Order: sequence, then structure tokens, then C-alpha cells
Amino acid sequence: MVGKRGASVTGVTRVARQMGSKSMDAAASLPREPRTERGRRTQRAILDAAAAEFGEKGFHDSSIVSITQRAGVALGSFYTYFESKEALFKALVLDMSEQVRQLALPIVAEALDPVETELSVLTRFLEFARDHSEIYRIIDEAEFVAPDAWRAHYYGGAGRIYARIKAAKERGEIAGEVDEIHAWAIIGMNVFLGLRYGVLERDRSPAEVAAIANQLLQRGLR
Amino acid sequence: MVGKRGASVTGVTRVARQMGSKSMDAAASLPREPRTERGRRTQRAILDAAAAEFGEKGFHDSSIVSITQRAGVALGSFYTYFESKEALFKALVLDMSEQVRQLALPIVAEALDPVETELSVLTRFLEFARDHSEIYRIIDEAEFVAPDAWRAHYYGGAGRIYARIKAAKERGEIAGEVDEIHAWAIIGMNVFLGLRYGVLERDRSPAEVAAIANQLLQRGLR
Amino acid sequence: MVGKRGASVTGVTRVARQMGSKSMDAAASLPREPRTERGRRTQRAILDAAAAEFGEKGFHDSSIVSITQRAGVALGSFYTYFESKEALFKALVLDMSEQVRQLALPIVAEALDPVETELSVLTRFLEFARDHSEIYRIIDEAEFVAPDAWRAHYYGGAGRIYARIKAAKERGEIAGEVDEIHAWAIIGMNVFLGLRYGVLERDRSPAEVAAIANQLLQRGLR
Amino acid sequence: MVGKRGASVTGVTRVARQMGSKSMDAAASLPREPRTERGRRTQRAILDAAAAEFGEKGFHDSSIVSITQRAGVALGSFYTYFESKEALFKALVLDMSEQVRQLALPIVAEALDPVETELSVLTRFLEFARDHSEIYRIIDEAEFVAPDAWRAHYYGGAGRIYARIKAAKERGEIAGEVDEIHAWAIIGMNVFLGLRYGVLERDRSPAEVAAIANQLLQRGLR
DNA sequence: GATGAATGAGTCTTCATTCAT
DNA sequence: AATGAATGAAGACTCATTCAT
Repeated sequence: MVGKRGASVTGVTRVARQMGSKSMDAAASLPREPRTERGRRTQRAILDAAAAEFGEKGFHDSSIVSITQRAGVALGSFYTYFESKEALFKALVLDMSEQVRQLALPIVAEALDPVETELSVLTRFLEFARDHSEIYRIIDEAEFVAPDAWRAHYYGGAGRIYARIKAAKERGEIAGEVDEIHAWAIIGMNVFLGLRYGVLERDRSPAEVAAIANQLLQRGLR
Repeated sequence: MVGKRGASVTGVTRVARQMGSKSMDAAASLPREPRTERGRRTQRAILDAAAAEFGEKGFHDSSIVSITQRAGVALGSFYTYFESKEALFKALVLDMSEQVRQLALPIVAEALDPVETELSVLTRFLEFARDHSEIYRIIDEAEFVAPDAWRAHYYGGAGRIYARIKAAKERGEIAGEVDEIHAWAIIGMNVFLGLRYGVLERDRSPAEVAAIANQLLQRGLR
Repeated sequence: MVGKRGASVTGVTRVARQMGSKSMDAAASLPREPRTERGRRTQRAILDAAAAEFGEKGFHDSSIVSITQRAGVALGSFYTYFESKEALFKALVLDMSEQVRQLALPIVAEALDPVETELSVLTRFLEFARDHSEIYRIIDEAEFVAPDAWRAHYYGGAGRIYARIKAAKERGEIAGEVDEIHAWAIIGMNVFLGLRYGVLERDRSPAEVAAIANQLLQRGLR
Repeated sequence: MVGKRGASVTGVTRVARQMGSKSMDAAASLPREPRTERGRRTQRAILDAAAAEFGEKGFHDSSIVSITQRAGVALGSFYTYFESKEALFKALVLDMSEQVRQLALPIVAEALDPVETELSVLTRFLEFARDHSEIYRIIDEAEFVAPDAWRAHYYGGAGRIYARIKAAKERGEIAGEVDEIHAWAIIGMNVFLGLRYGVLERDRSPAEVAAIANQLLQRGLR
């Protein structure tokens, strides 16, 4: 799945390089840009294998040997492209965080009513969670393994939700007040619904889950 | 903080023994009952040290040596009271899960309006999160280290919320439909608010956060 | 040979602790004091095995596994008593440096004529080099592996020689001027003679080598 | 500095090839003769980079990648010109040993009084040590990394000193007996003075150091 | 000749767990 | 019960060397 969007890690690299002056560490932990096509394939294979391995076993029970075996490359090749196990994990989190961010873009572009927008975003997100449960595990575990990347992911997500509802408020589409706190409430809701109905048990469809949960945004419990 | 309620682990032990037949693992991982007063103090010291250590460093970066040093006991004593590092962690999670459960009890007993109830529960929970951030880290990390205990914690929490709102619905205090999905939405909201405003940054008071977030349950975004 | 003077590493430890405030590093790299008799034996066995191993293969070709195997202890035991391979090496150098220092003490105490003194010291030193050639290799390699310890060793040695000849000069036993440079010349002489005639080839007896070399101190080449 | 005498490695190669039958190792470790001008420049760049790297970090902390990066050539190019890391080091030692040997030639040609000769040689050597301290490190470390080359260097050096003083003795310029042991004493003196006053601290001028040290050859301590 | 990706043996180091005292 | 020494499996990481392009 990571492999499907071959350019993404490179993309992340580019983005990170632009903000590279902020911290040596961050810059140092970026994946090393392959210089040949073969190199690109190897790096890709490692990333895909790592996503699967981390998703299944978690960070600490995953091992570099095992990842490289999965990827069908030599152990040493890992270090041609990544500084360390942590750096790989972080690269993966940044990559996945970006994927999650992409989910909402087309929906937001449709410029619906704010409650409708959040409904669609949630639906899309639940589908994604169901199809990419390993991503869940990885981003969640980042809280402990790559706290910076984890914070960036959630602060970013909450920030975007907040921006959306604030804009709606300004357009007069929301009557009550609007606060960052609402955004964190919504992201928490989404994350737990994704976890429960997308990852742990899939006993309800994404559409149904989203519709029922969305009632809270529509009219509260009342 | 664990230490303050000296009986809790023992309590948990008792509870768990009752359901002990379910799994060898569960039974095997229970803390070993101390037989003397001195033993009780040692076990307590280890539990407290472990809560601090796990809270600070996370499961994998915590070590048994370091925990026993913090506790001021010999390394070998650890295995007198716990089967393994995992068993200790699990005992801690069960213990903490129980503490969190206790938070809501007095509030629920007051039998308020359902939205009011959730408001109070959330306020209480945010206060707790602010004062016991290490518990957050431990319960969260349990998703990867002690998945059973983690599931038990959240299924339990969502289940209790669901029970509350279902009862309110039956009492006619809620107009719309009521679903387990709502319960998971609410717990997710609570957890993320606790994390954001209790653990990561404490820039808003528990009461304020709870009040603003509760607007969603009261009337949605509208 | 290290083992013969069972107390020496402990002795070094004690000495180093007294100057311990100078550098965290130095303090951190000290051998960990064993708390039981068994521990003392284990540490001793490791030190002896290490002296042999380093002496034979040099620092980089020696491995911790191999040292612990030689010592008949488990790999992990190494880290109970030493911080790292480097720390072990350094401990050994300090230990040996001390041994070398001890060589001269009884001779100096005899208070002979200065040239006689240096003759005796050299003789004694050559005997020692012949019997402990591994010490040579270790101290010499310290120039690259533990430069601090190495410098301390040679500055100390040269300093003591200088002190001896200066005192002799003050007693009127030396006519010409006396300089630190003379001390470094003498120590260099001794070291190379030890290496050539004690370690590399033993085709001349210590007494003979010392006697002939000492002619230089007695009357120069003339 | 190595680069300044571009022909030297090639020169060494020639010399070594003549005695090549002695050992497969020696023959095998010779630098591979470049066939084009471009190749010559590449080999030169590697040698210069290696001298700097080995001088700074020592043999084991130097790496081929790093050396080739310094040299501005590709990693693979290294193996076009050298058999192995050890072979490169050895080539360097032979090269430097030859440089050191060259130092004395013009002085010896002047045919002075023997003590005068050694004074001049030492002065020249101290100047050289001060200006080429990395050479010191490399030759010294050869004791452990390329023992053959190291022995050749010092046996050669001692042999030449011995030849000089023996000849002087035969010319009647030295009264006392003359022995190989004297030669080793002198070379040890020189080496340690070079290390102390040329490499470690440069607090005395080469001329002063040589003059004071030379008193020993002139009249001993007396 | 030059390049740099790929390889994998080799090492240090950590740490949960056991057990003799 | 308490102690802490001993154990060794496991895993991250390095780097000299090879080889296809």
C-alpha cells in the first residue's frame, strides 16, 4: 500500500528538507535519497516491508533483519537508505500522516455544509482505517516511538478540522461558537471510531457508523 | 499515586482470579500475593516505581533493574512478586483501569440529566488526566504491550457509557436514537481531550474544556 | 600476571576515584566494584583473560566474547564489571602503568649514584619487559585506544626520571645541566631497548643491554 | 605532503617488487600500478586522503568510504588501486618510512664528527616530526596493523645508525666500544623526543631539544 | 576507469530471567 | 524474603569488499 504511491517518501523528504534548518536531528533522520532506479526500488521494498512488519508486530517486536528479509534485500542495504530503525519508523509515520491528510482534500473541495463535510470525511476515514489497519497501529505507536511525528500528525489534523469549522462559522453556516476544543473532540471521535469499527471489529459499515456518529454533530444527544 | 490505594492490586487480583478460568495467561500473569507485611511493602514499592518508570520512559525503555533500583529493593525481589515484565505492566493497567472506572461512579449515582452526567464525568476525567498523566501513557501503550487489558479497558468504558445513555433513553431523557456507536464517539472525544488538554498542554481548565466539548452532546455543531 | 596482584585494579579504582571529580567520563569508565567474593573472582578472571587477549591480538582484533570465553564466564558478566571494551582496556592500562611504576621504587629507595640508579632501573625494566611482553603491546596500543591513559603513563614516567636527576643534580652528583629533555631521552631509550631486546628478540641479556646502553649516560658516545 | 612527492609510492613499489619473492603477502599488497594519467591522479588522491584520515583517526576508525569521500573519488575506485585497507596502510608506511630515511642522507654525506652528525640528524628529524605529525601516528600504529613494515622501519633505522657509529669508530672518531644496543638507544631517544616535542607539545624548538639531548651522546649525564 | 548499490559476517551491547547464598 | 551475580539469546549497526552498470 505504501508502494502504491511510489513518490511519497521522496515527497516527504522534500517537504522535510524545506523545514530542515529547524533541527539537525530531523534532517539527519531523513531517508537517504537513492541515486539510481535500482536504489529506488530497494528503498521502496524496505518501506513496504517495514509497514507490514511494524503493523503486525509493533515497533519493538519488529527487527531489521526480519524487515530486510521480507523485502528480499540484504541487511546492510537497510542502512544505505535509513539512518536507524527509529528513522525508518518516523519516515513511515510522516508518509502515512500525509496519506491520511490527503483523504480529506477532495471532500473539503466540494464545499458542502460543515456537518455534511465532517460526515463525508469520517466515512472516508473509516473506509481507509478498515483497509489500512496497519497504518493505525503505526501512527498510534508513534506516540511512544516518534513523539514529534505523532504530535505533528494530530495537531495538524485537529488544526485542519478547526480551520474548516471556523471558516463555516464565518460563512454563517454554524450558529454556536466554534473552538479548537471542538476540533479535538471531533478528531478523538473519529480516531476511536476508526479503531473500533475499522480495526478491531468490522461489524458495522463505515457509512452506518459515520451516519450515526454524525448525529452528535448534527443535534447532539438530545 | 498507585501507592495511595494500597489494596488495589490485591483487589484486582481477586477480581481477576474469579475470571481466572478463562485463560492460563491471565491467571499466570497475576501478581503473586505477598504473605507478610514486609512483602506487601516490597510489592507496593515495586508497583509505584514501575508506574513512575513506565510513565516516564514507556514500556520498552523501562528496565527491571531500574525499576527495582527506584523501588529500593533487590533485582531478584521483583520475581518474587511478578511473573514477568509484561505481567507487571498488565497488573498496572488493570489497576489503573479500575481507578479510571471509579471516577464516574459517584457522578452516575447522582442521576442527573444524561448530558449533565457526561459533562461531569468528562470534567472529572480531565482533572484526573491532568494529575496523573503517567497513567495515560501506560494505558495507551497497553494497546501494544497488553492488548487484552487495553481492550478490556476501552470496551468496558464504552460499554458503561452506552449503558448510561441507553438507560436515559429508556427514561425518556433522550429523544433521538441511542447506539453503541455514540458511546465510542464519546469515549474517543474524552480520551483525546484528556490527552490534549490534560497531558500535552494544559492551557485550558478541565471545566472549560468539558463545557465547550459538551456543547456537541447538547446541540451538536449547529 | 595481572592476577598475581589481586588488589591492583581495586587499587587503581581507589586512586581514580580520588581524582574522580575531574571528569565524568573517567569516573564512569571505572571498573564496577564487585560486592561479593565471587564477583571479585569473576572480575579478576576477565582482567587476566583480557590482558592475554589484548596482548596477543591487539585491541581491535580482540573481542568481548573471546575474552569472556577465555575467562570462563558468560558474555553478559563482562558488562557487570566493565562499561565497555574501551573501559576495560583503559583499566588494564592504568593497572599496568602502576605495575611499571612500582618497578623503580625499591631501586630508587637505595639512593645510589644517579647513573647507577638508572642502570638498575633499566635492568629491572628490561627483565620485566621480557617477562611481560603483552604489557608492552597494551601500553603501546593505548596511544591510539586510550590516549589519556597513555599520556598519563609516559608523562608520569618522564616526570619521575626528571625528578630523580634533578635531585641528584641538587645533591651535586651531576655536573652538567639537567633538563626534562634528558628525561624524555632516557625514557625513549628504555622503551625502545625494552621493545627490541625484551619483546621482539631476546638475543642479549637484560643486564648486558642495560650495561652497554648505560655507557651513554656515563660518558656519552665518546 | 605525501602528494608532494608524487613518485614515491611508485618508487616504493619498484623497490618492493625486487624483494617480492620473499612473501606472497608483500607482493599481493602492493599498490596496483595505474595505467593512465587519470589513474595516477586517482591513486594519488586516495593516498593523500588516507594519510590525512589515518593520521587523524587511526587505522580502525578510518573507513574506506570516508577516505574515498575525502579523495573525491568513488568507493569502488579504491579497489582499483589497492588490494585492501591493510595494503593501503602498508603502502603508506613504506612510503613514509622512506621519507624519514631520506632525511638523514644529506647530513650523513657531510661527514661530520659522529656526535655532530647525530645532532644534525635529530634536529632534522624533530623538525620533520613537528611538521608531519600524522606520519608519526601512522608509523607508530603500524606496530599493530602492519608489523612487518613497522619492523622494517625501525630495524632499518637502527641499522643505519649502527653503521654510522661503527664507521666512525673505525675511523677512530669514537673511543669507547660501539654496539647495536647504542643504536637502539639512540633511535628510541629520537623517537620519544619527536613524539614529545614535535607531536604532543611544541614548547621547545627542535634545535634546543636536539642540543640538550645531544649532551648525553657527548658526555653522558656525568 | 569510474561508480555506488548490495552484501553479510562480525561485534558490541542490553536486559529479562534464573539461582545460589 | 532478600540479594545481586551470572546467564545468553537477541538485535542494532558497521564496514570491507564485490560487482553490475
